[in-house]
Amino acid sequence: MRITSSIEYAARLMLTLAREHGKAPVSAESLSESDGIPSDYVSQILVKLRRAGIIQSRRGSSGGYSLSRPPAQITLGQVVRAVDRDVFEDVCGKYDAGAKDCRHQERCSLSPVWVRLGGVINDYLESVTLAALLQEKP
Amino acid sequence: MRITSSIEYAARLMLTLAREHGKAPVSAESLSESDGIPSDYVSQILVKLRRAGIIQSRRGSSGGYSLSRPPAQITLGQVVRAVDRDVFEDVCGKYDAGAKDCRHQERCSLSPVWVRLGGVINDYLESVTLAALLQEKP
DNA sequence: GCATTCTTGACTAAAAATGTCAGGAATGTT
DNA sequence: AACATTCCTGACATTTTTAGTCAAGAATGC
Repeated sequence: MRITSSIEYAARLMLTLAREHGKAPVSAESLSESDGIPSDYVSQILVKLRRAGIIQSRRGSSGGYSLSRPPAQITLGQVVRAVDRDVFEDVCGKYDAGAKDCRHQERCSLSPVWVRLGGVINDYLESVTLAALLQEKP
Repeated sequence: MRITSSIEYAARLMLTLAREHGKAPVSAESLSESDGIPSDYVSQILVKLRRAGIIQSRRGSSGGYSLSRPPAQITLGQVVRAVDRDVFEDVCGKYDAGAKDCRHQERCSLSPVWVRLGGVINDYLESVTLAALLQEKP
């Protein structure tokens, strides 16, 4: 249970884009430099963020990436989920004890606890918006 | 960010031992069968739980493992920490931005958020005791 | 037409999780 | 004392995940 590089990177990228919200799109290359992320890796993360619908892209010269909503309407939860699997998607898949790919058959006796933990984590992540983070770190 | 097998296994083991609290020690072999954990793997997890001080072991015939405290005095947090690294021990090590092994130098701008998330997770895990779990799943 | 920039998917490398194994040390029983 | 039982330790192998790289292609603006 830890914060992976992808999560950290995604959060940094979103924060940078939040600062540029309303201005011109930012290129992947520029984001790579300003946020200290390998340039070939940054694209992959940006793709996930775009597919999650929280950023937009524009190709061609003077193209780049920008938020698709105001910073106040994007939560950390949305960012984390864009690049990471669900928190409560655990050893038993999605705790669907009946699922045929469940590695532990009927032994998932603890599911309710993990689901509740996932809820707690999610509630916190949803309570933090990019706008709030910006206020903290302008 | 997910619940690993070790965590799930550790929780199952502790719950089983909680049920046997006050009775004779339970052997690793027996635990392996009752909790559906590979027998060579179960020992490794038990070692970690013992080193964390939440279970005791006794060697020799009729030896085995038992809780070192009543179920009401053992929390899920103690169990999870015994087998897993700290939740807030993330990409930046322990978010000690000055540390020389920090992979991201001064860019750990988000640390406060992750630390707070770690706090939220920890608070929940500390609020759940083995006794409470037993009541839920006797 | 051309440089710029994103898009996609395949690929490699490193790290972590998961599981296996073997030899040794303590304990209780006979 | 001999023996079976059980834990202890550390090394090893396998699989999965994460992290990062690469290359060919497609859209865009000038």
